[in-house]
Amino acid sequence: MARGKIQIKRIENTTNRQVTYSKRRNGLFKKANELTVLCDAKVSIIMFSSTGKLHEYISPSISTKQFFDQYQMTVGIDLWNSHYELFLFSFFQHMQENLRKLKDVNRNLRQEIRQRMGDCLNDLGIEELKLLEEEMDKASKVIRERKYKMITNQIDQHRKKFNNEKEVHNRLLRDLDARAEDPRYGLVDNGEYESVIGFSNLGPRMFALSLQPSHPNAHSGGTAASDLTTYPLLF
Amino acid sequence: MARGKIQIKRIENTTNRQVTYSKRRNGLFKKANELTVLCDAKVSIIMFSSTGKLHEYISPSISTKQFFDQYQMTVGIDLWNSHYELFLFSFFQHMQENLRKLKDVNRNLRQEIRQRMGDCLNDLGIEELKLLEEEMDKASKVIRERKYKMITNQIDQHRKKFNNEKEVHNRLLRDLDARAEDPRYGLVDNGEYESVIGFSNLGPRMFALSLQPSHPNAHSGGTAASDLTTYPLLF
DNA sequence: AACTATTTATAAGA
DNA sequence: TTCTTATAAATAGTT
Repeated sequence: MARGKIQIKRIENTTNRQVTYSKRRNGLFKKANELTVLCDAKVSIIMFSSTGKLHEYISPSISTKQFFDQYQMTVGIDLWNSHYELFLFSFFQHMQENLRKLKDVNRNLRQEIRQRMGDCLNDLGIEELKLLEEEMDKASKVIRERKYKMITNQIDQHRKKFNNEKEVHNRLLRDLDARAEDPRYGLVDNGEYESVIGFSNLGPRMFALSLQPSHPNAHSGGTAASDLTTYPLLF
Repeated sequence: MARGKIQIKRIENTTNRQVTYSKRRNGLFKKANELTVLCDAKVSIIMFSSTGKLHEYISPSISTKQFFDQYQMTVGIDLWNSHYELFLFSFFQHMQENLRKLKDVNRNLRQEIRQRMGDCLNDLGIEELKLLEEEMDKASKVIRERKYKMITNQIDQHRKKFNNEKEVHNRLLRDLDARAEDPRYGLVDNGEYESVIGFSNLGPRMFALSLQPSHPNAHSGGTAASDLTTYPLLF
């Protein structure tokens, strides 16, 4: 990487190879140490040169004790007795057994979901099918009720919002009327004012509603006001 | 090493630390791989991030087991040195990670089943409810169809069986008629014979059907013949 | 080992 | 996460 680019392939010259090994090994260990410090990581590097020489690096932060502490925390067994290997072995087996069981359970759960989605019904007898059908119907009912409840709530909210806006609008109108009758302000045609305000208050809002991308049919007829109240029904 | 020099000390910002860990890990592994190729070396790197995540590199030319065998041969019998521990530790973490993930998946699957049974619907938004409802309806339909198909099959089977029995019965009757008319046998009242055979052929079978423990209502009225044909409908 | 022209890695920002 | 890029760091070839 200096004085010329090199191909990443085995260096045939033995001397060169060993020199490079030595240089790059230092580089690697330096990087490993930086990583340890910068990122609070634990790194272990073991390497053998082509001549079989061993070199290793290990983060100062990790120790034998830490490893066994963690193990102890997990299994709650004193590792520092003469049977630690046996314990390790049984612990691993225990873990693997757990993994296997969990996978089994998962498979069964997936199967059940598939059946509840109408797949893989071949395995079911007629009694099981009957039971499943009943459960599905019961659940469907609950889900439908829940949906309708949510929809009703949304309708209520929208209606309240609308009434609120209407009230604000009316108040504004009254204010304007008052001003128009106030001799300190110039004489203005009330009707015109009203129509302009009405448009700017309701028009854009209606437009925004009708533009909601997931409800392209939300604006299919009716007045602006009725659109506002029926809109939630289209969810 | 870029856009400004940094101090080699723990990066306090968690996000930065993790980004740096990821980048430098890649760098380290790349260097390790180059070293492997250039110098015909064997390198093993095991590292844990500050969050305990495991990453490892091992030269393609060697398996983990070979590597540790070689390591063992080189350093002697002491398997419980830091690197072997680190290796075991990493194995642990792998397993624990797997267990954790499986448990997560498990929880999600159970949650989904509960929702499909009409429980725990509070977490769902209205769109999700709609989707679920649609799926449920679709699945219900499939399940119902499957059920009806099974019922129809059973009816067919029973009907075939019944017709078969009837034929056997009739053949027996014919045989008896033939015998009765055969002068080698004594003269017997045909009608009486018929009724006895009819009873012993059909009666016990009907009784057996009515006794099937899982279908206590299967025999609630009707003649024996009509019972036989309508029976599957009561599943 | 030391040197240094170059390549490579990467910190910060997008 | 991925890309970009200015800059720091690593290093190939040489002494």
